[in-house]
Amino acid sequence: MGQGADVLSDPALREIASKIAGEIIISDKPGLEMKKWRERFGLTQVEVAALMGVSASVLSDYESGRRKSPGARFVSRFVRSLILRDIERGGIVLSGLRRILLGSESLKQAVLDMREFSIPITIARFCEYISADLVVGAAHMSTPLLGYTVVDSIKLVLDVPSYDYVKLYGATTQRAAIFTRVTYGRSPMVAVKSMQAGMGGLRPALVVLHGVKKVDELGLEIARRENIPLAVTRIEDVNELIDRLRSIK
Amino acid sequence: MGQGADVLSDPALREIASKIAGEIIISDKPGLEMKKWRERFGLTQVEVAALMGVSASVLSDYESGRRKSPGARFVSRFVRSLILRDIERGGIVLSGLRRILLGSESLKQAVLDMREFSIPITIARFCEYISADLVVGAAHMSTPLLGYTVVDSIKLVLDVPSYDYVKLYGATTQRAAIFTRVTYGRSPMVAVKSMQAGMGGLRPALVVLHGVKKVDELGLEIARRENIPLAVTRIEDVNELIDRLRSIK
DNA sequence: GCGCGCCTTCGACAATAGCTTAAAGCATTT
DNA sequence: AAATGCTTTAAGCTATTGTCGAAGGCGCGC
Repeated sequence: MGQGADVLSDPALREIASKIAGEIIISDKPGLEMKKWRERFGLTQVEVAALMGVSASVLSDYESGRRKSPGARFVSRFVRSLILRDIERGGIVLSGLRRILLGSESLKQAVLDMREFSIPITIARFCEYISADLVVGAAHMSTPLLGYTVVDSIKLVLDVPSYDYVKLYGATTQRAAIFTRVTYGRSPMVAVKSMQAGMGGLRPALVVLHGVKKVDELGLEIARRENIPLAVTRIEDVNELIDRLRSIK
Repeated sequence: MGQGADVLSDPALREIASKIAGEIIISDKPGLEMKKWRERFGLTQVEVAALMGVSASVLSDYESGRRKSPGARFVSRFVRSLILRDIERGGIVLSGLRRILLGSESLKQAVLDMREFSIPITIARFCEYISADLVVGAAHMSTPLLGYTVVDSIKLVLDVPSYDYVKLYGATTQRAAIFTRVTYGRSPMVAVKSMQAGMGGLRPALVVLHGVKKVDELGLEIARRENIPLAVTRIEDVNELIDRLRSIK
């Protein structure tokens, strides 16, 4: 049980564990479901049994249907052992289960820079660094930022598969999302809002537009209504923008 | 068990059931977790016990900790009874649990029409009905559509909260998403793609733009790369467009 | 104060899970 | 053919669940 508490302290892992356990429990044949998950993790009965501290025939009893209703304690130990073993082996299967955490090549191309700050910086200070004017959300000048992500907005909408979008937020959404090569400024706001749909309302603390002189009125209105601070940088060269960002300590 | 099969045949309910069951199983105190969920559904032990066909003291034994490791069969029955009872009472709690399925007022305003077809209709036929030209995805002319959703794109991006976006798909994504009052045609494509990020890649089978003469090139490119059929309707009046849609049998 | 409903406790028993070891089956490798 | 590894089957035993009904506690309304 001490083992279990350690493994499931990570919310993401706990979510996966809950999912697996739930599927096993509501299944008409819990044993078969256990087998499915065991095989999905690429583990043998012997291996899982060793991790659980029981003999392999225990698992066989369930998987073959001899035992029909595993108890909560057993299932919990079973799931934890799957997860623990996968973690020990590099977490390959778990990675697949939470595919959204893996970065595709196109994402790497679209993300020009990304960083977490060791010390939070206010939106006001951040905007100074990159010569940006806050056009929406003046009340947020003192909001702290914990990092930023610079994306090539054209590559983002054309090349990056949608399942990679969530990775733009890295370890925290308390960051600035900087869209470069923007034409009007509407699409970034639409994208940010639409991305919220399946992400529990997650969105960046600040959106910065680069390459646009006058923001499209609809884009502005979206920012106002969604209460998302929106800034426009006066820097024209993307590389200079990135240099400025990297100078932030 | 026959009862269980009926209740969980709905994928959405099954998802909720799995979630609840999983939480109970991986909890260090399954009985307390059961109590939490029972109370969350606003049910008494007596009521749940009656639904499960056992005496109330059985539930008390678990919730009080006298019994520590409920079996899969028991937990499954427990969860099903919660769901069944809530459904009988109008599904209020379940609705809260899957809030994304409830429509907010602004969504109602933004959705001009929405329907499922009793008989699938091909994209080609569908476009004929609404005088639409397929500009991307000619190979999809025979793809079947099971329904459509007509949205006011301006209201969608301005008024509708992002958590309501998923409801645009109703019972199936194998539908046409029709955006009215479109200016360039880029935002709808950006929105559709961005919405996929947290929704497991779900997207409509066809996107129809209304109100635009020439689709923005980036919008076209998104459609091509995402392999989303894109059509533009020649009808100018929104009401006529809706009348046409409603004439589809 | 009484009745009612919900919850808890308790004793008791049947059924089954949890678990072991040994043997057998099966596929693959040496 | 023998060895190896994984899986299944079987017998058997202990521990625990699943379940009951009776009794008691508590809060609320009449």
